[in-house]
Amino acid sequence: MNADTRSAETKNSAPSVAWRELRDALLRRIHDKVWGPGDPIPNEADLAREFRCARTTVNRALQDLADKGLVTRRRRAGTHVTRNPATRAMLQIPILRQEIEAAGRAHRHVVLERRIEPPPSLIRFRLDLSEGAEALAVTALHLADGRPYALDARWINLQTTPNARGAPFAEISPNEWLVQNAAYTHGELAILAEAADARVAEPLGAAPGAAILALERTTWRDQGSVTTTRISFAEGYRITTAI
Amino acid sequence: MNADTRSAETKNSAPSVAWRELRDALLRRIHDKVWGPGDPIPNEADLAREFRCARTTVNRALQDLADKGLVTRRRRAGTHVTRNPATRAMLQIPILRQEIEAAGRAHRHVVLERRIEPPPSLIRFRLDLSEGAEALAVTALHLADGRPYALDARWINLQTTPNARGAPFAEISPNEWLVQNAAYTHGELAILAEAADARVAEPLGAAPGAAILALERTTWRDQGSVTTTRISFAEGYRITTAI
DNA sequence: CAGTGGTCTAGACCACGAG
DNA sequence: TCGTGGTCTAGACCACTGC
Repeated sequence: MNADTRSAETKNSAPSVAWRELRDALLRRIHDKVWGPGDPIPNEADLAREFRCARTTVNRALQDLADKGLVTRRRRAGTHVTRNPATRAMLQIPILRQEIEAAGRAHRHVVLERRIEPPPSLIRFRLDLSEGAEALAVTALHLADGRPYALDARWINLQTTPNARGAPFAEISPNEWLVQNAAYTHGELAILAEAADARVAEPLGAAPGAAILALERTTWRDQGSVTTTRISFAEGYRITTAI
Repeated sequence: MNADTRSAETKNSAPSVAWRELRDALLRRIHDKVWGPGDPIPNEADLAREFRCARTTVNRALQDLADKGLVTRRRRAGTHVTRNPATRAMLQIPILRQEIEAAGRAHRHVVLERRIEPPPSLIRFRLDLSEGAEALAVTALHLADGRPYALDARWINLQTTPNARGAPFAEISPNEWLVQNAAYTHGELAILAEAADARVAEPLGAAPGAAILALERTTWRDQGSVTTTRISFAEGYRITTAI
């Protein structure tokens, strides 16, 4: 991108990075319906000529728009403005201790239960365990400034993570211990609302039947399952993010 | 990246793209604790020499790991393995019609309420409206195969989106109309659990007090607010994603 | 101040897939 | 089949920031 174009873009408080300026310029054309929904966008070579920059720079700008779902790119077919772009939000789910401390509150956790036994069939299925295999069940309550914050009810696969057997969960929460000692390669995450039953309501200090936000997460290291957990948050908890 | 390295990487079913192969190779070293939590990673130039590829390729691989939160990069300080990586999940929230139809179900929506009036102070604050300014309130129920799916209770800023006044919401849902006619530049998203009150429970066919998953979203076009909405889903709804 | 990552370029080859 | 985006390279300049 040449100097003239750059300064012109910079006037509009655009970041002084060519590919971002270009992305914002293209974005403006989409917003202003210069290129309407479903319309094709000029190819990279043409845009590079128009904006007097390298094709690589155009590629980077368009890739960014494609990552955000605003344009759709296919070889040979070219780039088109997406008709009904979905909202995309990046959720960041830190370990509970860091989330609490980042809010300026004191974190503490208490292990409510810890036993080794064959898990119920639902958990056995989730962890892909053979019948009769034992797993480690740990339930921990996390507190912020002494008040219940979240309940972590978890099963750990002892075949893939045998070290969990002797892990000092009284000192380091299962949530944090696993992040540090059992990195995963992939997994699944679900967000849901549940009516608090006694096992959840009591430790969280909520009324039975209260609406509780919960996260279910199952993680895998290559072919073997690591852990499956359900984190139930205290009433009023919200997950928020910028979009 | 030279041919020898590439074929060696490809054996492990790695994608046949140099920067992905490199990323996976680096990731393997992190998982295997060759570079432990907090440790520094060699600089880009050194890695480029070791893997016999251009520094640009190394940069791309490391950028990807940084985007995923697995490494932290700072000029001069270099690249380090993140100590407690947060889980990052990309949520994709399509318009309700597409979400329902993608599940192979028939979509229909019904407008339950539509009026223009000064909004309550909470909404007025969210939309940054002056006192006494009017806004458009629309409530629509979305159905999948005839069964309640989600309730969209929304306020639209008529100053920034005057066209909404005459929009044919009976034919195209407010959810979809806004995506097509009022693109936003930024906004906020919240995920929460709510106990269903009568206004939500009745149309959704849920028992009063049932635990309901809800999304709150407020969007802006440059400096002006566009709309704020709360989408309450039928009981049992889950947001799921791969991590 | 000096080393690191961030960015940009010009050119090249190639995989994909729409026509 | 052949235009398009995807990727890679070698080299360069620069912004940032820890030392």
